Amino acid sequence: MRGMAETFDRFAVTVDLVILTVQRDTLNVLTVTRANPPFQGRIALPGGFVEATENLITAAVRELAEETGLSQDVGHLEQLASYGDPDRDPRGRVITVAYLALLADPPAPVAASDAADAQWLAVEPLLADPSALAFDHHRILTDGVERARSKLEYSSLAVQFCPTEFTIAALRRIYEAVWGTTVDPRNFHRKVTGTPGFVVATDRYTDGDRGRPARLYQAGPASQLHPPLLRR
Amino acid sequence: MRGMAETFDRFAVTVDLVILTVQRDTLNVLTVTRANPPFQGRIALPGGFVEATENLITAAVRELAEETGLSQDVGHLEQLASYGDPDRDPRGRVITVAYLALLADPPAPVAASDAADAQWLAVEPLLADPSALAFDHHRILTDGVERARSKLEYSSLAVQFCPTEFTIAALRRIYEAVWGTTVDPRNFHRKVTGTPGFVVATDRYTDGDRGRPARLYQAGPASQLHPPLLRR
DNA sequence: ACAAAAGTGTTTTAGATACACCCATGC
DNA sequence: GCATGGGTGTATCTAAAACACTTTTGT
Repeated sequence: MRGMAETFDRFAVTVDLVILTVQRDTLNVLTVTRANPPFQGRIALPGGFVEATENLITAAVRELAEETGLSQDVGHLEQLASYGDPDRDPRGRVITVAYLALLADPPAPVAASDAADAQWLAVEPLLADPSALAFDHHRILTDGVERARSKLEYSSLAVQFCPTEFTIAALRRIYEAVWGTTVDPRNFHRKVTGTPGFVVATDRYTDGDRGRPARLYQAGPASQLHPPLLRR
Repeated sequence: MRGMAETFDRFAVTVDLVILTVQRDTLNVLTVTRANPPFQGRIALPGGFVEATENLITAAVRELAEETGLSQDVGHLEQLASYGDPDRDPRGRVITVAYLALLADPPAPVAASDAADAQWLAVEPLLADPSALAFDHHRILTDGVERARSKLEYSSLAVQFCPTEFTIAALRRIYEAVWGTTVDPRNFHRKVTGTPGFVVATDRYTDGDRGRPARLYQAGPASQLHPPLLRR
């Protein structure tokens, strides 16, 4: 580093990902089983080292692609927080920048270079067991889930969990799965369709499997919700 | 780093601080004039390198103390976000973890080791001029101010800008200074005193300088506001 | 016909807004 | 007295909550 005496320490920097999806009305997170020490054989959040000339967000996009085969354009990706306790990694001083990703149609996960195996796991049991994940990943997961839960209240982020076309009931099941609550279907329907730009109606309907066919909607241009949709 | 091949790059890591206060009904931020290159003579946010065995939050507390002489217990300190563009520092690759601090009674700032001068500046002109601050500090300041503005809505954080005892009108002027709006004094008074745990009344009053003396309050135990106090 | 899910209408209630008005001080 | 800011009462409006009810399909 020219023009600068070595009066500072240097750190390894990683990105870790909290990748959430909703499958069968359950909030799931992508985990990997660690192939190498430390924590060999334990499950952890996917992640990896940031390269020398790489943006933080670029590193997150790259890791997301390596783990899922998906590009940045699919779903949502935002920075969550950074974690840098001196003893958080037994190999030495590692700072990690955590990112939160929300995906609609999760592909079968691909085992990446440093992961023996990758799998979707239900969030709830992982939150209930602080030692289920390696490193400080339980705390990172906790923060990521709380961020997702609170963002559903005042943004239209929930549509990121849905495919291109979806029903209002499917969107409601997203809220119920992420929040772990029930939401009144009638009031939810009016709230969502009555908020300008949240969803836009198509002229298509579901093939009724049971009951009356539901109209299909797409994500609208609005990103903030006014007024918010608060959990109980 | 034992047991680990050098397959990763290392980065300098800094903490930068967005230290906000309200003086004379204006939102102010603490800035330093840089004593050394790069950006020598330009103003910037205070900050410094994280040490080898130091927590991120510990580094932020240390820098806050160096710049203001204040301890962590005074006011509020929270992580804001991390910034790591490869070219954000001309000296080389530096990742910074930004923290947001809110202070009540700002001391005269102390010039720290790497700062020729430290001073409180009004936030508004700095936000309006993207090149006013060195590095990517304009973006960090923008993010910090927006975080503070939005947190006033759903938390009781505004009391962190007030001394131990304060009037409801003083608290209202905090909201007006941070948001840059006006708030109806009558409705604000009832909203604040009617939210359990937001503020607790004392039996003391201001010496009337003009008008009727105002009751003095202290910060209450509540941290979240239900329902929120939304800006217009 | 019946069950099931979609979608609408209506009543009730909570909270925000607007503003008239009274209170307690300095001058 | 008057000006100034603190504080209360009240009417109105907006939106959320609760839930009865109608619509449209499969079986």
